[in-house]
Amino acid sequence: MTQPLVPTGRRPANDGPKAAARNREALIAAAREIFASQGLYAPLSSIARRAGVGQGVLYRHFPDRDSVAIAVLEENVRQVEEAAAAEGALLADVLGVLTWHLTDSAAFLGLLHSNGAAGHAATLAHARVLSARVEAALRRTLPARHRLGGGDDLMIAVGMVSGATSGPARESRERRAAAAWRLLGVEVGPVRPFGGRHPTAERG
Amino acid sequence: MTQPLVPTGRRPANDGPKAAARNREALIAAAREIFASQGLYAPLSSIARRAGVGQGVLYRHFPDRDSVAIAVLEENVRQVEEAAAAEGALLADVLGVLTWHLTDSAAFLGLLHSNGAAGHAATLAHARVLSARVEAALRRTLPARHRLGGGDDLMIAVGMVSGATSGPARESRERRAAAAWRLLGVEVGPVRPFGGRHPTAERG
Amino acid sequence: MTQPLVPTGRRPANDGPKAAARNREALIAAAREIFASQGLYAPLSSIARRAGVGQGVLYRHFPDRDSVAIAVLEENVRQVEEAAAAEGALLADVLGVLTWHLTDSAAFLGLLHSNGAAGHAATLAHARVLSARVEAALRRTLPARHRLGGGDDLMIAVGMVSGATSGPARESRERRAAAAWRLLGVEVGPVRPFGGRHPTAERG
Amino acid sequence: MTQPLVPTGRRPANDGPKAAARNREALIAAAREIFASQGLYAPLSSIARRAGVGQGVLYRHFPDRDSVAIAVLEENVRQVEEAAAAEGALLADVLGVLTWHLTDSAAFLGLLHSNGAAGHAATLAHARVLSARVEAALRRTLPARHRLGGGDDLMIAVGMVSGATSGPARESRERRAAAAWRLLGVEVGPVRPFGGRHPTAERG
DNA sequence: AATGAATGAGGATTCATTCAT
DNA sequence: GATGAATGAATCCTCATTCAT
Repeated sequence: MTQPLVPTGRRPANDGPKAAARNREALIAAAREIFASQGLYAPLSSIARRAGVGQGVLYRHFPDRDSVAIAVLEENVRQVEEAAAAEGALLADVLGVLTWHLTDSAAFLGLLHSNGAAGHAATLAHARVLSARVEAALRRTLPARHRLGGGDDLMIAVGMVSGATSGPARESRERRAAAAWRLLGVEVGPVRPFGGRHPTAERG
Repeated sequence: MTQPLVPTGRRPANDGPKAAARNREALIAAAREIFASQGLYAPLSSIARRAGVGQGVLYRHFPDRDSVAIAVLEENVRQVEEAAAAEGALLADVLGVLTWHLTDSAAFLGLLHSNGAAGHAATLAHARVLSARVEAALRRTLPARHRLGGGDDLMIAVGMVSGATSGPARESRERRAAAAWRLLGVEVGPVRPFGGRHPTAERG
Repeated sequence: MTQPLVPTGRRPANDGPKAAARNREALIAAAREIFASQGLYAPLSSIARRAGVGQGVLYRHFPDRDSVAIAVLEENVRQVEEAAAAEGALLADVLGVLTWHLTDSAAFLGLLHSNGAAGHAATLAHARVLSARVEAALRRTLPARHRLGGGDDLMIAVGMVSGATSGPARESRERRAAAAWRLLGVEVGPVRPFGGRHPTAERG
Repeated sequence: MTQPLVPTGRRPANDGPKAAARNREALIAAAREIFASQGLYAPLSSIARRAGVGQGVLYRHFPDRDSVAIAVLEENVRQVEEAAAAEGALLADVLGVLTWHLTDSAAFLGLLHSNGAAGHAATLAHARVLSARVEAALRRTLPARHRLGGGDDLMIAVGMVSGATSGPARESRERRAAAAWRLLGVEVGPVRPFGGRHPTAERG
């Protein structure tokens, strides 16, 4: 009933439906940056603002905060899968890509559901799926009888490296990740996103 | 805690200064439980409510959210120090106590300042001090030429175990912590709080 | 409802001007159902969705919420008029048709402008016209010296029956309407929409 | 409208807990006026503003919109009960008080749950209780073999009078209510709130 | 010293309305 | 003519913080 009292007349450009895909990408990119710099609980409005879209667009694409976070993770997971699917991929290479994202989004794999209660069941389920996809991707290139091959060791190790990159410390995240894999006795290739972009490419 | 919104005329007894220390303890205990069950960003009012005190009391003892979190951690660190100071303490014993707290408060060492911007400088500094105290305690019992003895390896390992206990997973936190130490090739004693209380004592 | 947010390239067929009339009908029918089930303040978008048309179409046909509501009422009133114009129509028959709509849209005659301020003047005027048309239709068949014949009694009685069908109660709307007319000492014919459709025909 | 007489420093005066009861009354009074003038869906913020309190106070006293509406009705019902409990009360007197409130809050008894779906179950239940209380109060003074004594006739009649007072019409609400009772063949005493205040006393 | 009500800024969320395609 | 994405003001609601009692 109560609509804009002032039909201002001037509206920003409406690029039409074509903008949908572009906006979605922009929102995910903005979310990645905002989450990295301000944490997972930054105002959603700041994400919309950074993406250059209205509040409503964010809600149209992502019904809640979890959806946004999941969308960011989804992209990371996709890159890991692509790395694993690449011709002649070795475990070390895939771990390099994974590690890149862990240092970028360490906040996530662990934080997303750091508590039991708060997480929606649906989000938790989605997170498990993503986790399983990462595990499947890694196992594609995991040599037989690898020391992380048994039980949950593989994903526990991933969690460990993630943990090593969090929190306040003297060393950089990258160094700590490297040290962590070394302590686990696992060799890691170059730490970078998949696609050959320069390692510092998408840092906020 | 449904008090009458409309005053009834009675007031709770004022137990005098004695109550202050008791309230502080109650607040920390409440905070530990609330943080564990609802996450670090639970309403401060819920902590006061769980502690059975008014809002004002919380502010009297702790000026902000970080102070509350630090106070909880402080207790954990103290127990680790006590374990390390005990007659004939072995690294494994101290790690057991530390691990107990990691599984209880995994949310902390990592989460507290998972992001750079949000953390007050003072809190960050305080966290570093706590971290250094843990490191010092561990080194007291660290055998010469231990594989974690060099550089930052010791605290990176602690972060790794912390990371292993976070997030959604099939295994229990305790099992994951055990697996993590095993992957690091480090022996750990019984996982329990210092003081001999039963391991399941203070679980919420 | 789950259309692709990201355009697929296909567009629904444009059925040409023929579609306009069909869409209008669909919108009114959808509005009737939505208003009945969700109340008069349901999101307009839900009406468009239920009608299976885009948001824009709704605005093409109805500039605002009131227009939609008026259009629904308009149909009801038309049926009452038709009933009154029918060969050999008796008051009881016309009241039956009217009552049918009151039980279906009790929300309306009363609610539409239950408050003074909110209603646009134009809507209020339109409502008065509709009300007058109902009164005129009823008077066509009103016997001389009928007990409701004087002053505003006739329309007050209509309002009363409408009121009897609103709100939470043990009895069904139909029964309450019947009881209301009985208390008013007025005989009512079969309660059904005009046109001989079965009384339960268009219930949602 | 307690204005901050002393804008000392940064915040408006905090009158302390003593204000609780006063605020609750002010909120109910404000809600009565706002609901009457703007309808049941007026912004809750406008109620808080009119009551001269912050947003939070409204939410402290009433968790949602329904609670506010119920609180207003509650007061009306209480007056009807008091009227019925008065020494030597006659049905006509009680109906007079009831009718006063119907003309004031016609929006309610009917509107509150004009739709099925939207209403919370709890609100619906509460409304039924209020309705039952009104019925019980009326029956206290209902003469044996009164024409409204059977079945649901009594409350249906109340609903009818409520309906007569709603909507756009030439006559005033009071006149319409009087006409409605007359059509029902029921005698009504002076239409006024209970307590002997002048009939125009609390009109907004 | 404690209580818990009040404040009110901020952030979440909805939805009427516009408009490129 | 139709579609449905985008806009953004308005409203809802929470909760950190203050302060009279």
